[in-house]
Formats: sequence, structure tokens, C-alpha cells
Amino acid sequence: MPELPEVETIRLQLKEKLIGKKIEEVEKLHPKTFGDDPRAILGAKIKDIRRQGKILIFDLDNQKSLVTHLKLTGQLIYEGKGERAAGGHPVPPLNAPVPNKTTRIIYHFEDGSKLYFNDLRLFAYIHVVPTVQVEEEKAIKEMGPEPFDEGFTKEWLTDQLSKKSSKIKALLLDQTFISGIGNIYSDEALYCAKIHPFVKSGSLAKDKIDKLYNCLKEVLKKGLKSGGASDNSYVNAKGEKGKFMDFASVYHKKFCPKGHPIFRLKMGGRSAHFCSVEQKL
DNA sequence: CGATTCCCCTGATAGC
DNA sequence: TGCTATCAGGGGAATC
Repeated sequence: MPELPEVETIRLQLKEKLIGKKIEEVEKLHPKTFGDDPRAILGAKIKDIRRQGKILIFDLDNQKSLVTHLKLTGQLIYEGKGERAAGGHPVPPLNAPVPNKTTRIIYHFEDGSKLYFNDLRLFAYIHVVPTVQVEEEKAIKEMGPEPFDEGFTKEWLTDQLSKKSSKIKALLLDQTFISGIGNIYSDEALYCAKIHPFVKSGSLAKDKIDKLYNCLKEVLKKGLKSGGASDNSYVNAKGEKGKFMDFASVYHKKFCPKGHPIFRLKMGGRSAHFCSVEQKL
């Protein structure tokens, strides 16, 4: 699923291709993904592509922005004029060249290039909002700092964790607490820091918090460097998979790098993966 | 406040 | 073969 490293990978690739391009047509293949009236963005050019946590924001030159959340299976695949873009979802037959049966929206640009928005599960969304109101979108307004923000310091993390009493993994997944982290990188960061996912945040020792702080940045950087994690449906804007799962230690793994069995426990609606030996409660 | 459950949705998979 | 139940999961809402 797209988390900070995956969304950032897509953002950088799309910035290379889409800045200055004029939107000529928005082809809706499914009504749910793009509920707003596409006429509000026709003829507008893409000025900038930003990211807030896991949310991508396309700023247009008509004071409108496209607030885009990929959720579980959203994909953005670029196709230049005269090119044939690769497939999207890695599982055949869903990895057919775009458009395929998961394609929900196609942006057509004036120069003949296209941007395909695929989403198998239909949880992803695109909202058209005035650029000045992007920060008022609930998900963005209430979003906590991401691990690469200036405000995300050891002191801040230590202070915030001491004020909470929920399980540490639940907090890492809470976008209003820290943004950008999902199930993969939370499991990986907790393994890196040797913290059991069910540990109450308020009871974490100082050295564990320091370790977690470093680990969060470390696993996300590793994710960025390896082009994201393609455990499930993630592909980048070129339709390519990321390599992070080659380096993952616990997420969807049977054994950790040291050969210890991985346990998998339900937490809310998610599954937490952790080393049965190194991450003790 | 925190924890849990259901819901949105589709496809892979297991069991019969 | 082919049907059906189960599961996955970001995040919001309802409930305890």
C-alpha cells in the first residue's frame, strides 16, 4: 500500500513529466473515484505537485487543486504521447497495459500524454478544492508531522509519547499523530527499534524512544531509496514495482533476518508483524 | 480518552 | 467445476 516512500516516489516522477501540462479532458470510467465536476479543471495547467503525508496535491493554475489519496490500491501511471504505458496492478490479469479493468480515471493532456488513475478496491479519492482551502481538508488539517519535518524531533516524540497510553503501533498508524506511516513501515520501524507493537507508548524507556526515532527515519529512507514496497499492488508512475520488500524484516515475512519466527497479531483491523524473540512485551 | 467493530470494495484463496 | 465464506487494509464513524 502506498505510504510516504511510495507516494513520494510517484510525486517525484510525476513532477518530472507533468509540470506545465494542460488538462484537456478527464475521462471518468468510474463515478466514485472522482466525484466532483471535472469541468472545474479543464484547460488548467499543473503548476506544482506536493505531498502531505500520504496525500498528493496537484496545484493547478486556476486556483484549484486535486487532493489525491491512493489509499490501498491507488496507482498513478504516466504515459507519454505515442508511448504505451506498462501495466498497473502486478497480479495478472490486472497488470494488463493501462487502461485495464482497474483504471478509474484518465487525465488527457494537451500534448497527447495521459495519466491513468487505477484503483482496484475503489477506496482512493480525488477531490477538487480551491488551492487556498487545501489545508482545510480534514485529513490534512488534522495531520501530524511526518518524520522528515523539522518539528519532528526526539524531544517532540518523547513528549508526545509520554502523554499517550495507546499501543505504540496504533499511534504510528494514526495520521493525526505522525503522518506518512502505514502498516509496512510501522512494523519495520518497530522491529528496527526492537519494540513490541503492543507496548503502551507511555511506558517506553528513553533509549527505546531514541531508537524508534532513528528507526522511523531509517526505514522510510530505505523505502525511498529502494523505490517503495510492492508487497501488494504498488507500482510507481512508470508502472514499475519497488524493491523495499527485498529488505523488509518482518512485514509479511515468516522469519526475521536472524531466523526467528515472526508472529502476526490483529490490532483493530490491521495485522501487526513482529519478531517473536527480539520484540518482547 | 482508548479500544473495538463495522463499513466502504474487489479479488485471491481455501473449503466444500 | 463452481459456489460460498473469509481475508486484506487506510481511514472514518459509531459504539462501548
